[in-house]
Amino acid sequence: MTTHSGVPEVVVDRLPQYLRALAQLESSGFDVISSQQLGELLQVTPAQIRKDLSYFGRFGKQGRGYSISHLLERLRNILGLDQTWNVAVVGVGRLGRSIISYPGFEPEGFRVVCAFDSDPAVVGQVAGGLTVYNFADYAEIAEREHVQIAIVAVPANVAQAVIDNLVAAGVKSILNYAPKSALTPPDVRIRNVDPVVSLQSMTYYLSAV
Amino acid sequence: MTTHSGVPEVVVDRLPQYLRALAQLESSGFDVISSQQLGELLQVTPAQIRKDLSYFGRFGKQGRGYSISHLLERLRNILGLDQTWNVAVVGVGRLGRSIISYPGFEPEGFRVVCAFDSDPAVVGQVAGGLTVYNFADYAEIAEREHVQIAIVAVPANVAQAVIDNLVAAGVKSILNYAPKSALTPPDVRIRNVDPVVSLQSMTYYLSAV
DNA sequence: AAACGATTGTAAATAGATTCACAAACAGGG
DNA sequence: CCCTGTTTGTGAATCTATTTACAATCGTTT
Ligand SMILES: NC(=O)c1ccc[n+]([C@@H]2O[C@H](COP(=O)([O-])OP(=O)(O)OC[C@H]3O[C@@H](n4cnc5c(N)ncnc54)[C@H](O)[C@@H]3O)[C@@H](O)[C@H]2O)c1
Ligand SMILES: NC(=O)c1ccc[n+]([C@@H]2O[C@H](COP(=O)([O-])OP(=O)(O)OC[C@H]3O[C@@H](n4cnc5c(N)ncnc54)[C@H](O)[C@@H]3O)[C@@H](O)[C@H]2O)c1
Repeated sequence: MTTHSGVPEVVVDRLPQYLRALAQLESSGFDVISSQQLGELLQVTPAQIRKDLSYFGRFGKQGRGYSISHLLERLRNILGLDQTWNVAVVGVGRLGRSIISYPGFEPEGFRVVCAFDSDPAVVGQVAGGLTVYNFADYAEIAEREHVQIAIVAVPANVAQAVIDNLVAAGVKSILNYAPKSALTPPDVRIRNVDPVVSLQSMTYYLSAV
Repeated sequence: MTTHSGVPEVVVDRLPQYLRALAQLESSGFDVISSQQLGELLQVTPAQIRKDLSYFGRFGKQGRGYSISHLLERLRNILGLDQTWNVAVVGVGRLGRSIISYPGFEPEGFRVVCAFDSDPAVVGQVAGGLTVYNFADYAEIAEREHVQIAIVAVPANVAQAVIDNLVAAGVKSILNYAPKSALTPPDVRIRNVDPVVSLQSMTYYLSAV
């Protein structure tokens, strides 16, 4: 699928991998890397790395490789990571709370700015420094807080309804933790985080030996 | 990639999606479904569903569709989900604890049977009903407990070392939560659960409008 | 018992992704 | 300043996945 501007989606999905490996290399003191070396590190062919990058420009130097800091800068720019993204968490149960206090988002430019629940016993509580709002007020508050991304952590049986509300309120990117593959319009991008699904495809290879 | 027996990996990765949708349909009281209807539900073409299933056999009836309960049974069998899998959790910090007490694994046949850490302050503690063992004793205890799958929830900087140890101890399937793409031999399957990577590819589409 | 509408399973065609392979470009050394 | 050893960027070739298209089959209706 080439959902946008001619760059295949598989390519975009690999860029964060490159980014992470390069950031690691930079903090280990390396300056330059070849597609060959990066490929070994990530178990990807060098040609694939070069072709992926070629969709966006010419970032390397023949005979040398890529300047790590320069490539990092360009990848961050391409992925839109040279800005901070405001995130709303919907569903402040056990998982929602741990997402709100997960320290891995902020350093990557994702800031959880507000949290929502529908349970009157939870609304008004403070979780991880955030006051929990009523999900009924989502549209208004999300606009005020400039929310661009929603993380869904509600029970599976209400996930579709919650996502429908998010879509109606104009959200274009959703990270869904509920074990439910939800329907969204084509202009809304949804990613599922689901450890059970990952396990279920690995068991195929474990059992079919 | 057709890593095993001629069935493409993309196909195997879609089966758990089918499984989940069918289980949902069954519990809603449906008996039969056509590839057309299932495709609408999952946003997949009917032909893809039929072709995917055809790698494993002929499960449908012309003119009718698929018996949901029969197809569920076959999919569970194909994926190796008609047995219980024993899982070890490595790294009993905040995330490790929440994995141990996550109620979503058991009903799907994944049983967390033991937990490991390297911190002497954590080893010996009880978490979610499990005594935390020293990771140094992994090989011995994992064999005794018949562990088949390991879940890694340690800091990124030790993830590769931990995974090397797991591989040395004979694990063939790893679910990795550490934000690090780790290297494993070709016979060891690893899946990463990484919300940041998911977010980072969605921002491409948000910013590049 | 024949005719009908629905739906599968799959071979062939199309579309898409990856890899190959090499000319062009660069750094370093003689 | 030219030669050597690298490594990029990319068209063309290959490989893989998806979609098309339809004969075969099934239950139902007439
Ligand atoms: N993917 C993962 O890694 C993972 C891990 C754990 C849990 N989960 C899933 O995440 C979801 C939440 O799990 P949990 O353990 O936090 O459950 P939980 O019951 O502790 O929390 C769910 C929260 O959602 C709220 N909620 C319910 N309906 C709502 C609505 N319509 N609008 C807003 N909020 C609503 C509830 O009030 C509750 O606070 C479940 O679907 C669970 O299966 C996924
Ligand atoms: N993918 C996700 O959704 C997600 C969410 C949260 C955290 N994480 C990641 O999961 C990991 C753990 O996060 P956390 O918040 O639980 O951290 P934590 O520090 O609370 O826990 C890490 C645990 O690992 C243990 N450990 C360290 N070295 C070890 C070793 N060599 N062998 C065995 N155990 C060892 C530590 O003693 C500690 O108990 C981190 O890498 C974090 O980035 C991922």
